[in-house]
Amino acid sequence: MAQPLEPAERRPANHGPKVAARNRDALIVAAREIYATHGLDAPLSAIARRAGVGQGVLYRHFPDRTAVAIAVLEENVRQVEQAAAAEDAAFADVLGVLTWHLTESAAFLGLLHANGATGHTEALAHALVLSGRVESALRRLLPEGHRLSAPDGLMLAVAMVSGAVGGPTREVREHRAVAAWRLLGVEVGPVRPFEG
Amino acid sequence: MAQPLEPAERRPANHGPKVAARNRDALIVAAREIYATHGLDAPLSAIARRAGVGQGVLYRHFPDRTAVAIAVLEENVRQVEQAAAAEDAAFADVLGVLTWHLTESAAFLGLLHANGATGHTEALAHALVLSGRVESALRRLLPEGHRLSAPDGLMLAVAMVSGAVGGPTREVREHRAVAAWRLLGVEVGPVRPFEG
Amino acid sequence: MAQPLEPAERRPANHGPKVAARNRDALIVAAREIYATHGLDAPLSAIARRAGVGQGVLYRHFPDRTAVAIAVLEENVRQVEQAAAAEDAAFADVLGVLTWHLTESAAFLGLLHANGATGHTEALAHALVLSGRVESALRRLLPEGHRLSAPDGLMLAVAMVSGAVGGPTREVREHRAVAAWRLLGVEVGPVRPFEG
Amino acid sequence: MAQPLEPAERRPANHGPKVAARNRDALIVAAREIYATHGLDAPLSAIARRAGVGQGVLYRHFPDRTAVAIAVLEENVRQVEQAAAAEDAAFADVLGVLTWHLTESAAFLGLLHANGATGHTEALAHALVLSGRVESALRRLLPEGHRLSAPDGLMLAVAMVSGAVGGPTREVREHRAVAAWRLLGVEVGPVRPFEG
DNA sequence: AATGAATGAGGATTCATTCAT
DNA sequence: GATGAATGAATCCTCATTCAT
Repeated sequence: MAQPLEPAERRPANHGPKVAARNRDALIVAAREIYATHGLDAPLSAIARRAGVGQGVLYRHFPDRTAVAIAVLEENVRQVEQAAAAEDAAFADVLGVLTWHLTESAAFLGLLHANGATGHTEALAHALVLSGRVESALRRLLPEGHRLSAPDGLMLAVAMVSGAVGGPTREVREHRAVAAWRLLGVEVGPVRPFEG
Repeated sequence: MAQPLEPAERRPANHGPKVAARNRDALIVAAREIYATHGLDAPLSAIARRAGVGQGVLYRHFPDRTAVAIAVLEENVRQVEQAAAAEDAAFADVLGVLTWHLTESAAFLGLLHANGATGHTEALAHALVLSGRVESALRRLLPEGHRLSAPDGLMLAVAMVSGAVGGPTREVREHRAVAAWRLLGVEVGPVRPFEG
Repeated sequence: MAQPLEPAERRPANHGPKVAARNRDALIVAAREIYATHGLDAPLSAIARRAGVGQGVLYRHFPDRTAVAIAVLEENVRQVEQAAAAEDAAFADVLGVLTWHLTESAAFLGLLHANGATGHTEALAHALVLSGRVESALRRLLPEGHRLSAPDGLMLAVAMVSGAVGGPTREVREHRAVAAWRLLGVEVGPVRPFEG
Repeated sequence: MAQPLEPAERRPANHGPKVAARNRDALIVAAREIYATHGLDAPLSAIARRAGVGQGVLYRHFPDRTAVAIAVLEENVRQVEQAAAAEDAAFADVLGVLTWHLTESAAFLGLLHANGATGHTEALAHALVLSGRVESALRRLLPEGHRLSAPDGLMLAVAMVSGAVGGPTREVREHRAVAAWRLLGVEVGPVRPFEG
């Protein structure tokens, strides 16, 4: 029963449904940026604002805040998968792409070892799926007898590197990530986004 | 306007400075428990409540929420230092104590590689000091030519293990922590708190 | 900026005015159901969704949320009128039909004694008209010297019964309605919808 | 982690805990007034504003919106009980007091025959208790062989009268209420608040 | 004529922080 | 020194309503 008292004098353009997909993408991009600067707990309104859309749009596309984070993650994971699917993909190179995402969006995989305590089973399940997809992508390329061949070895190492990643600038974070891989005795290709 | 209806209801006794210290400790204990169950973003009121004191007391002892977290950390660090100061302290054993804290309070070191971005320089500086204290304590015991001898190697490894730690129960977290150390080729003593 | 990526996706057919009327009916039916399950404050979007139409259609047919409610009421009133217009209509039977509507859509007449205070004069006027139509329909059949013959007696009684109607299931509500009429010393026919 | 960016320049007086009870009362009074003018769905912020307190205070005293409504009801019920407990209380007089509350706060007993559908078991249970208290208070005074002696007769009648009560001014509502009781063949004493 | 995305105001709710007592 | 109520800004979230297509 809560009607706006005044009929909303001038209303910014409604560009119609065609932009829906574009908006969704804009939201994901905005979310990634906001997460980078303000962390995963950043207000959703900030994300909407940066994406240049109303808050309602955010809620239309993502039911809750974890859905946003998952969508960002999904993007990252997809890139890793694409890198792994490339013709001449080598393990070290895909690891480089993965590492790039670790450094670029500190949020990445932040969910993958979710606090555990708090529940949110739905989101957790989703995160597990994403984690599994990363693992599959990597494992296919894992050389015979590699240090990380042990079951769980792969994702444990990824979690460890993600723990090592931290710092004010991407450069610092990259440096630490590479040092971490070296400490694990694992060779990494160039740290960069896929494509290329 | 405010006539005191009842002549001095009953006012919690003021037990003087003796209790002040006790309160501070109770707050830190409470904070650790709350952090464990609800994460670092738990409301301060919950901490005060669990400590059995008013919120004002919390603010008397800690200027803001990071101060509380730092105080908890401080405790953890102190225990590591004590373990390292023990007569017959061995590197692996101290690592075990450190690891116990990593698994017990997931918050531990959560600050140490704080997002960096957002500022809070004061807290950051404090965290750096704590990090340095852990490093000194460990490095003194580091055997000649150990894998982690390289400058930064030590704390990088700790960060990595802290990244690996995650899971619903402490047992799971311990298991993962140990696996992480193994992956680093580092031997760890029993994972347990320090007992004088 | 907005290049149409796909050359005319597929656009819901425009079935012309024939469907418009069907849509209106569907909306009223949907509204009745939604009101029954979620109350008069249910979101309009829910009504449109259940009717299987876009929200725009709802607004094409009804200027605002009260218009929807009024339309539903209108339906109810029409049925009572039809019952009263039947060849062999008896007062008690029409009362039965009216009672059925009271129990079936608790919303019914919810508007008729609207809070009054808040204005919405337009809707109020409409409700008064509907109330008047019910009254006329009933009064024509009112036996000479009936308990409710007094001016206002009729609609007052209806309001009273509607106040008594409440409960989790239609059966409970019917039971209470019948009890209420009995308490008023008024005989009611079978409680059921009108069937031409 | 959401600190106010600016430390709240000037802060209205905090009059200390002593006013807590006064605030609670003010909230109930405010709620009654707001309910009267805007209905039970009025924004809680309006109630807080009218009570002259911050919204937080409202939430401190009442966990949710039904708690507020219940508190208002509780007050009404208490008055009826007091009227019934008076030395020379007569059934008709207590009915008058009850009726006064029905006309004064249209919300009264609005909850007592709650929509049923929506659940809210807690609130419903509370409402049932209140309803029971009203019934007991009245039944004790019910003359032998009264029209409303039948089990349920009493509260059914109350519900009916409450259904009849509606209108722009209290006078109108009182008039209708009295007419409703007359239609039920029940004598009512003067319609007024208790005490007197 | 229909669709359904977008807008954005409004209301709910939570908490960090202050402060009278 | 302690208490815990009050404040109110910030955030979350929902929906009525508009409008490009």
